Amino acid sequence: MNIGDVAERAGLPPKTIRYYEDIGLVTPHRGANGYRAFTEQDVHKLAFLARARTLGFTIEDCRALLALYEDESRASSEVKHIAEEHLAQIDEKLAQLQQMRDTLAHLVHACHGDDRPDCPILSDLACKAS
Amino acid sequence: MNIGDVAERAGLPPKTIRYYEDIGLVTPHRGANGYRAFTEQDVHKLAFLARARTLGFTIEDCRALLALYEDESRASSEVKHIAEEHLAQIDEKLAQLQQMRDTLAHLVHACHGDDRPDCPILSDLACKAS
DNA sequence: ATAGGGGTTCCAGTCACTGGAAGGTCAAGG
DNA sequence: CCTTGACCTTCCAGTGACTGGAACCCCTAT
Repeated sequence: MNIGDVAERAGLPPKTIRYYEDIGLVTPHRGANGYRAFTEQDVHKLAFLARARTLGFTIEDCRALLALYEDESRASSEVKHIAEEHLAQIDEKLAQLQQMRDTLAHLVHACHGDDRPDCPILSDLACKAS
Repeated sequence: MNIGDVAERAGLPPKTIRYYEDIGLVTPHRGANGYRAFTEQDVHKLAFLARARTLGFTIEDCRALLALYEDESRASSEVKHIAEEHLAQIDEKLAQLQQMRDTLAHLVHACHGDDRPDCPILSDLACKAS
């Protein structure tokens, strides 16, 4: 299968698939014309990657998960460990983002947003800054 | 004032301050020895930037906010507009992250995480992928 | 023969820094 | 006066995960 069809089926742009080959996540064979020739297994792997990426795993996480996926004798605890670490990072990021959101929402709410120059948002940025 | 002291007072690493000069956010004068010589105003601007960045504004947002901050005849609506757009982006990101978190938490919960190889996390990655 | 829609490589850019090397400057201590 | 160490300078390269574009090749249909 050519890269375009694979891209459609795996839900990844061709550029990204080439990039994944560059960094060794997939290793499709080549046809006589130099085109990449993907197997069903390759497509499956790429779709696996696409799914893992939408869940926010880093490329290196993906590499590890893929290795575990292909290791029939893996321990599920290894997978769980990676996922838990990732979950903890997401939670941390969520908390930070929520904090930012609250502060910003408060400021936006306080700003009347008209033609006059006085603005609580700028005041906050300047005052908290000093 | 030298860059080290400014860094401390503004809460930004020296490297970052040099970078901000590179991209034209601040333009400190230079002493006879070639060192950057920061004024109180520079420090204030840098602290303003630091605060805006912790609120997640992009550098380009910061540039615009700084320009508005220095424009005595600005309309607060302009500031509010930038902040509202940013808030909307944060909300979108929060929703995505929350969605990711829920899915991942569910999977982590479902995985027994022992020595056996069967793992709902990998199953999900593979199945949703097919 | 040609036109189009694939495919290929390689280089550069994104964002906001950050690390490191190589070298100049300054203040304090011996 | 010399040295030491902390500070400053510039410049180059790397981060993560792609993405855009140029220049070129290949395949199919008309």
